[in-house]
Amino acid sequence: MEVNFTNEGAVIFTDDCFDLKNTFDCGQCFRWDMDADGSYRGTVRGRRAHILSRNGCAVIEGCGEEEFYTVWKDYLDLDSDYNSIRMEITELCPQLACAVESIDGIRILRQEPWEALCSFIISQNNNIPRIKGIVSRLCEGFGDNIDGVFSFPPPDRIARLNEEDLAPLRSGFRARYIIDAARKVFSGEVDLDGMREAPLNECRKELMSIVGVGAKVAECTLLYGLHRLEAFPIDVWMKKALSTTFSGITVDSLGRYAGIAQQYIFHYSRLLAAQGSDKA
DNA sequence: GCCCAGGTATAAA
DNA sequence: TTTATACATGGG
Repeated sequence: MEVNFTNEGAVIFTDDCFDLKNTFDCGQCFRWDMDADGSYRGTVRGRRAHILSRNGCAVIEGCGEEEFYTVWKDYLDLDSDYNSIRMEITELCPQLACAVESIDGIRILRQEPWEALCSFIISQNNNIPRIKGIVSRLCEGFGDNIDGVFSFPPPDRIARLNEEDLAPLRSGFRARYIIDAARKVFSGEVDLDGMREAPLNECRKELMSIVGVGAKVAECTLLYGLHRLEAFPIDVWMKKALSTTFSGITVDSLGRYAGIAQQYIFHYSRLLAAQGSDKA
């Protein structure tokens, strides 16, 4: 990974495994939007950013060294070598080669745990445009406004609210789930920070004590919010894709990068489904 | 209008 | 333990 800082203040780094669309539009995050020119604007940790792709490099506009090293290097997980990870997944499970090759440049972002938990509660039985709308209204309604940039509202702030207060979000039946999650996180009953190290099964159990958090939301929280890349070895929802497309693969065979493998499997199964419907 | 959204709680088999 | 339904909303 090479990083350069131009005199415009923009940061440029090269990495042959960072595709903006595949990373920001794969359904792992909900506060990034594509511009007409293919660049992405997003809000991370109360900070706006504009990232574009140029000559095989990613450019973070107006980002200086300090900001890069304190925020973006971590958030974009730039210390991880995703090409090695792809290779390891393929070696562990050669049947997945086609899935791994079906999409490139996905990085698993290091989102904040509470934001991930809350976002994936909202995501259930919902579509991405609408999820983004609800998250956006949540931030604008209850986050801090710092020079026009809205932070993601912390759990203690949501914990004090009731369902009626969240009505403007138009989040439907999920409002009570959001409030229950906020109260359990605020009280410490659910210890998100502790989940960086705790055994996965304990984390799962704790997360699923929240009303409206099932297996899927728990795994998404662990993978995207706590960067537990070994999460998602679940039979629960991957079972379908695995049995229809990859018969014989056991979840254990996916190894310590099960969560990332799951991304490839998901993308590939959607790709096959789309091709199937084209023919029909 | 109608179907669906990378789900979950709840009530029956 | 598995299988069916409702759930609030709004995008396509």
